Amino acid sequence: MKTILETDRDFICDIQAPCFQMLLPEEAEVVRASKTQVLFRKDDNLTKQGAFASYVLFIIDGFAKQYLEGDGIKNYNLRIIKPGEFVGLSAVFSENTFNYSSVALTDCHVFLVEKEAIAKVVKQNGMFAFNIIKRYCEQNTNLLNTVRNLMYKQMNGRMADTLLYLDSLKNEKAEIFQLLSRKDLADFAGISTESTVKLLKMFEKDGLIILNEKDIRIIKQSALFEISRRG
Amino acid sequence: MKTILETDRDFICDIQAPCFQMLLPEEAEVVRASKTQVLFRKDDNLTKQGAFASYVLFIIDGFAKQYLEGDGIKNYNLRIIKPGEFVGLSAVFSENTFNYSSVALTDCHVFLVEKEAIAKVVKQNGMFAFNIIKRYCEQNTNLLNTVRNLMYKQMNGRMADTLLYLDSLKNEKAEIFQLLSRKDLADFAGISTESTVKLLKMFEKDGLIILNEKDIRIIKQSALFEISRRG
DNA sequence: ACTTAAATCAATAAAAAACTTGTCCTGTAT
DNA sequence: ATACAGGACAAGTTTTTTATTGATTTAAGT
Repeated sequence: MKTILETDRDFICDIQAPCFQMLLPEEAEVVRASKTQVLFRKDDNLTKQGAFASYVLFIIDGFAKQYLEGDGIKNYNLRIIKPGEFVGLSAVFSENTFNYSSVALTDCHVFLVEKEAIAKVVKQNGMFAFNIIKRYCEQNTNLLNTVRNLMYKQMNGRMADTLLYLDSLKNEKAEIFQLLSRKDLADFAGISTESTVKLLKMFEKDGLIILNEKDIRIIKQSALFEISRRG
Repeated sequence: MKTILETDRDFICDIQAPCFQMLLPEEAEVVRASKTQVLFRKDDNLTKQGAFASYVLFIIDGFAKQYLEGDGIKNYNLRIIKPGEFVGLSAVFSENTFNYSSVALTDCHVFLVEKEAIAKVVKQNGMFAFNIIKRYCEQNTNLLNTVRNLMYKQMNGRMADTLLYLDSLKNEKAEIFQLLSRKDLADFAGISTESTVKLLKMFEKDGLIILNEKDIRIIKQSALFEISRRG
């Protein structure tokens, strides 16, 4: 019986996600018919760079990080994936494989929706399409900023960016820094772990931030903005 | 240029795998056209229980473990996946989702082949089909044995089984035990980690095995067989 | 050539996981 | 009711992973 109850809750769950509110009943049915729900545990891969992508992931609950895999050790962290966000949207309309990896930072309840279903609903429902496009657009902007950072900024600026970005997530997840190692921060900023440690100490000494175990509290946001701006 | 060379090597690689030797050139082309190669790093998930399965994985190189996810902490390890083996075959003909998880114990070079391609070639090539069926058959046998073990054996018998199974893999991977924790052994035998530790010590005291760090050497195979038989 | 940014290397230190061991509790089968 | 298999808990130990720090290259920019 427990199973039935849970299935019931799933049902309610996908109806509740704001993103799917705008679907007509029959459209919601298309999505529902070709979706499955999976519990990814902490450290499970949600997507693997290069693997076939026949579906899109929609995060109900939990946090993950999205990253690029390089040659061997050098990963680059792209973003934190939050509840209500999609992973693998790029696979729906063009790519046949995931072009990045992602891994659960906490247990994640996730909907997997087959990409044909998403494509179909997008074609039928302009508002839903608009919403999807908006997400693509935001991701584009973020990627452009990322490229800009990598091209034009150096250590200090990049780390300032990283800290400001992660700090902005505290609204949704106050303990966000607890989920990340120094190597994670390094991979966000695109610098070495050792440099990350040194930089953080420096920022602390200059009174810009306070380090408390893994947590980082930002004291002088304006100064970090300035460092970020200067590059 | 490096990329081109590697692609070249991939090309040779899939031709070389014995399993694909029996394909006619045009059949091999079908497979090749809908395959991609991925490097799964140690601890990456190859498959995630419950996720959509649009492809089959073929292990070129490396070792992985396949397991069932339960409620929370209690996983059950089904088998070690070796080079030359498929993962997710069950998805080709019936299931639409993976019904187990698997994770890389070492870095794994893996081919992903879209399941339509496998299905198509199976229909065309009897010998290939025969080979696939044989694999299903072996998996069935193993699963039946697993059920038998769980139903009818207790701790000692299960652990003896586990040790004999893993020891048999030493031909292909002498350091197999180095890749596994006590919890892994426990999850193979379906008992608690603590009981595993105690049992291993007991077996050692009785001169059945020798524990050396993580490695386990079997001294009295016949005795273990007897324990396994008695249950 | 000289300066500077930042990676790499090496050596600890600290924190987290994994492993061990003993004791106790629980449920099933006698 | 009793015995026993085996899990659960607690406490201690060991091993592995992360974090930190300083010293030493590397490499690009001026």
